[in-house]
Amino acid sequence: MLYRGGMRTPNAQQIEQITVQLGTYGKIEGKNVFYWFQNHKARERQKQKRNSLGLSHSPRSPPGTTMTTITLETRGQVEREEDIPCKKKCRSWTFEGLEEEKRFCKEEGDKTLELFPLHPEGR
Amino acid sequence: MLYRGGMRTPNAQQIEQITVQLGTYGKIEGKNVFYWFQNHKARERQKQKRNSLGLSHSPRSPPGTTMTTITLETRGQVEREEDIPCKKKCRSWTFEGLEEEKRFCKEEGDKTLELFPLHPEGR
DNA sequence: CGTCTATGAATGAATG
DNA sequence: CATTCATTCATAGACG
Repeated sequence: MLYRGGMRTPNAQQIEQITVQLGTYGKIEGKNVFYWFQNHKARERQKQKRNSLGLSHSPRSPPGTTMTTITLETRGQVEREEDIPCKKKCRSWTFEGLEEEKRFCKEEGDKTLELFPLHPEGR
Repeated sequence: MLYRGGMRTPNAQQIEQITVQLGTYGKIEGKNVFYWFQNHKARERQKQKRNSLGLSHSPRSPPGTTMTTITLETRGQVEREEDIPCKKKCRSWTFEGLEEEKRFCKEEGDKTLELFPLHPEGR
């Protein structure tokens, strides 16, 4: 209900509240509520994405395309590296150059991370 | 192991070192190690926070509470009624036998990462 | 029974 | 460091 009402990422407070409410029906923990929301948002997006991507061209069986082998679509382990529209790509991350890459370093010692070039791909 | 030993935020140097070590088992980059530590520390904290929020006051439903609206079915599994653009195949379910809630998660033999199992109840 | 789907859980990655 | 997103894994239950 709350989800439908627009709640997508409840904060700790809200989660706790919800958890208590649900608690009247059985054992439940905050993490469950947390996961529930996480998963729902994710899957909503996922489904939407998947659906949209299929509206580009022929719905099924690409013309002449060797749609080969990969028929097991269902969440089954097989990953093909090509054609994935927006695959994550790494940063520049080289820890190798840490001898001098530190020039961005702020006063705080342990930043090891955010001192690397920003870059591509926003979700 | 190192984490358990107290290491929480390794510096670039340490990360590099660890990375090399792990490298003998497969491809791995410094950022992976970095993220690993970040995430672990974060989740440890997160969990604690979420779980804590409920320990302050009446953990159970106060007497005569308006347990309001939320209509879930069988206790245990959190399930909301028809909603979200998903749920296309909603079957008609009748209340069948209930079952004691009992979830099981398999234990990864050589993970060394299960240090902060989110699971509270004994498995 | 084997398969498929919905879902909870877990964790890697990335950004603010 | 906190938050959020994406992906993956495991499993229960519906179905043929």
